[in-house]
Amino acid sequence: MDTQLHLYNTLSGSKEKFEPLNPPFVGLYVCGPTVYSDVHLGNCRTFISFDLVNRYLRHLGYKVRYVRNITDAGHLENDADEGEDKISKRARIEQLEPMEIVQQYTLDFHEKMRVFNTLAPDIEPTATGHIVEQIDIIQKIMEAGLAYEVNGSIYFDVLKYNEQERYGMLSGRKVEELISGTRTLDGQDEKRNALDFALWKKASPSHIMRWNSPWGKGFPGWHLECSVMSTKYLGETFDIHGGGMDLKFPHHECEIAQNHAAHGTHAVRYWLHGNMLTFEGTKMSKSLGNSILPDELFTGDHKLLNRGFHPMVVRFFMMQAHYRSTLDFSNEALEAAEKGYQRLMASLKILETLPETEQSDIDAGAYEAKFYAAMNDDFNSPILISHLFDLAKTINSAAEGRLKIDATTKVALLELVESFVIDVLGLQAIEESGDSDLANGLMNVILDVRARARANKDWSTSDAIRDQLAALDIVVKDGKDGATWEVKK
RNA sequence: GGUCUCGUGGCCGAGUGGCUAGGCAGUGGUCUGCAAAACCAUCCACAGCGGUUCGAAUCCGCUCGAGACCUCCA
Repeated sequence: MDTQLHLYNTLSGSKEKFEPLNPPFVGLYVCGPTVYSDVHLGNCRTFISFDLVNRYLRHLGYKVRYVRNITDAGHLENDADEGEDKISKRARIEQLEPMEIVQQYTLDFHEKMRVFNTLAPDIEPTATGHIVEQIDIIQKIMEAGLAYEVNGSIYFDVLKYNEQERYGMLSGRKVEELISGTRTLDGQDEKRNALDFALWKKASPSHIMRWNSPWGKGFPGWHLECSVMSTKYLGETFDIHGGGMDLKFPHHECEIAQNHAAHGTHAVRYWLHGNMLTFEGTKMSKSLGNSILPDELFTGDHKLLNRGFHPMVVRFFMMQAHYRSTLDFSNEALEAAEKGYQRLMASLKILETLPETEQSDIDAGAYEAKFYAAMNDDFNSPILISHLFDLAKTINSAAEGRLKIDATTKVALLELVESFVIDVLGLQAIEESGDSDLANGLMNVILDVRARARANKDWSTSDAIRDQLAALDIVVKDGKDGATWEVKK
């Protein structure tokens, strides 16, 4: 069996065989959220994508150390000196301590990640918890002669760095082209070059998030924390760094430059980038005003939504697209995903109850090979899911007696489903909502009365029961073994 | 303007030189007192125009269209 994972490395622009630095250990770093407001669905997609990566690496037996940061130090709103820290701006608006904002949205972020059934990172470091380390790396970069101080702020010298190492190696940019494309902004005169980026910014009197440093009171630059925290916990060279496509430039490019300037090495061996969630073809983002919050999606309380969708349906919807492709969001697409998901999960559940026979028409090993082939090809979850639908069809055929399955095959398939659906894709059966013991008991009584009426061919009574329940949004489903019910959404 | 990516059937979305992607919808059927549900089967495609090739949706060129990054962004 081929259990050799290949993944697409942005650095090389091609699929590469994955070989960890120190097997069986794997270091995985993912850029986390800035906790100054609610995470929207687009943000969630990236974390769900890398949850798949994390889960599959673990499934393959790797000992993963998954680090995902919380950006709580705030970023500048723009590149000008007058720029304002997002978190402190929000804090002023809401009349709260900055760390209150951070706490509130961090807790909310954790809750959303839990609802989407993502595994928690092994380490979740915060930028504010690593100010000392950030000051430390700035000093290293200055010692290397690749940063300079102006008025209590420190800037990275991109042109000088570019003489030793190519700045733009990840995103395919050329410094000359970047210079020609740079707009001149007011208040940038501190920098020697427009491409230079801040490692440390002097705090203006009104700036409320501030720390002491050798250069006075200030706060760390936007790209520094990831360089610091990834290498602190995973080593100066580590395996995988992930993040959204929109972080490729300049954020990840700057990370590379900072690490190389400080340590003389390229820290990351495999760069992985997840693609954007779009709405009507356009990137979902807060600034464009087309973002949807997870809660809005669950409840359907949003002008773009016809109704709500369960978090597991949303996760399944995302898993049906490859992580490197954009995924277009729409009511129709979600409804399609919901139906498919319910059908798939229902079939997989039937597997447990299939009667066993002496021989088997089903080859569990063939499914296993296909499942691994799909996931080993750069985490191709859509292909995996298509194979799962094939399996579902096979299970249904067996349930109707058209195919035979023996005990060994059944156990093997149950294990496969457990591994790939539950562990790797992270999908769970949707718990029936609102079906308390009382409701179940009442419905059993009602359906029993209806069954008697039907047995007596008393169609007017049975149909009246059905219609009246329908008026209460309860759908009765007649099956071979009696009727079941569910609450219509 | 620069750099890059992409254009697949009604919708979402894989694939990538010759072999069915898959899901949803549609259509036909099984089941059912009827309906729904469920299950089975099945139609519909590779933006356009050239080129390479025995053969291209897949490679190359051009045209048109869309998007991302270049400013905080997952």
